[in-house]
Amino acid sequence: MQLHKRDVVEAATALLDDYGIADLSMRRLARELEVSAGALYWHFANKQQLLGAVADRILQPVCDEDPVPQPWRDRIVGTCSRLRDALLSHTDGAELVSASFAAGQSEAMKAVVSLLGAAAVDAGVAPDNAELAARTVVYYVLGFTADEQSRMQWDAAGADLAVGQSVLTDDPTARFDFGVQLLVDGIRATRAQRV
Amino acid sequence: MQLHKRDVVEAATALLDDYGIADLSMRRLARELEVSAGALYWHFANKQQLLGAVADRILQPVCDEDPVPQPWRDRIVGTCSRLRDALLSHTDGAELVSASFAAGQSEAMKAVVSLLGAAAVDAGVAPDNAELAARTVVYYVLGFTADEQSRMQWDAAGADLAVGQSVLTDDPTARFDFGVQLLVDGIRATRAQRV
DNA sequence: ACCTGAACACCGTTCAAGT
DNA sequence: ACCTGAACACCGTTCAAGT
Repeated sequence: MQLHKRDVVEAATALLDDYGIADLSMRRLARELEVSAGALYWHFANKQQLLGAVADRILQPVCDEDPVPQPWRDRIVGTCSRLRDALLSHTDGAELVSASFAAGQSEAMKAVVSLLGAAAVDAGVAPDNAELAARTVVYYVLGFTADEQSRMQWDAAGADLAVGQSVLTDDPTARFDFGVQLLVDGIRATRAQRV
Repeated sequence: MQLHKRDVVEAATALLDDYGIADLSMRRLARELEVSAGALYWHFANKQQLLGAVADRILQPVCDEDPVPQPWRDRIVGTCSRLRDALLSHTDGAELVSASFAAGQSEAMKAVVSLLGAAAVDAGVAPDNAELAARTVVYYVLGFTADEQSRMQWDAAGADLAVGQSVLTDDPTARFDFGVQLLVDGIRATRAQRV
C-alpha cells in the first residue's frame, strides 16, 4: 500500500503522544510504518519539514475563530487559550511547536501570529508594530506552556509531593491567564505608539 | 595535564562560537580537548549539565547591575538589554540559553528571573505574581533574540537582498525595545492585582 | 513515481580496566 | 581520583538500484 504524507504525519503524532519528542526519530517512524527510512525522504525534504507538518496538525483547532465578531481583547484571550489547549493535548506539544516555529516550518503558527496581529491593529497598535506585539504574545504562550508541560512530566515521574498547596496561586490556568492579562494591558497601553 | 571543568566550558564556548550549537557534541568537544569522550562524564553528569554550564558562562555579564539604585522600569529595560547583548555575543546563544533554561539547568537564568521579579514587586505586582511577570519578560527576550539571531544567520548565508528598506522599522534594537516597553506597560497596569 | 538496502558520517552514554 | 578504549544502541541523510 502506498505511503501518503497524511499517514506519515498521523503516525508521527501517535509516536509523539506515546513516547515523546526524544523518541520521534525518522528511523523509528519508518519502522512503525513498515517502510525503510529512506522512503520518508521521498515525501519530506528533511526531519524539520516533517516536524513542521506535525506542528500544523496539532495547531489545526487554534485558528477556528468564533464567527461572531468579538472585541480585540477577547480575540487575544481566546486565541491564547486555544493555543495552550492544543499544545497540552500532545506530549511535548509546546516543545515541538516552539522548535517548528523558530525554524519557520509551521504555517499554522504564522496564521496564529496574523490573527493576533490583526487583533493588535484593532486595539490601535500601529501596523508596523502589530506583528511584534503578536509575536510577544506567542513567545509567552509557547514559553509558559513548555514550562508547564515539562513540570507536568517531572511531577508525573517524581510523584505526588506537596499536592495543591494553594489552589489559587497553584492553578496553572489562573497563572496563564494572569500573563495573558499582562500582555493585553501592555497592548492597550501601546495603542498608536510609534517606533 | 589535568582536565578541569573550566577548561571544558571554555572549549565548549569556543566550539559554539566557531561552528554553532549543531556541531557542539560531546565527542567533538573531547577531540578538541584531546581526551576521550568518556572523560567528560567524570566532570559532568550529562550533556544537558555541560550546556547549562556554558549558558551560565554566557550569562555572566547579565547580573552585574548598576550599583546606583534605579526605578523598576530602568532595571527591567537594563536587564533585558544586557540579556539580549549576552545572547547575541555567541553563535546560537539564544537557542542554547533557551534550551538550558527550559531544562532547568541554568542557575544564571534563575538569577535573572529573580532580578526581574524583584523589579516587578517594586512596581507593585503582588509577590505571588511577580515571578510570572518576570518569566513573561524572559520568554519575550529569549524568543525575540532567538528569532533575530536565526534571521541573522539566514541573511549571512542568503546574502544582501533588500538591505535596510526602512531604517526605523527595520532596526532590531528599536523593535526589541518596543516589546520591552509593551511588557513594562503591562506590568505597570498589573500593579497590586491578585489571581 | 515510489521505495529498498546499504552505506556514510556521525551521536550520547556506560563501564571494566588501567594509572 | 581521573582517564582510556571499546562497546551499546542508536541517529539523519543520500543514493544507486530496483519495481
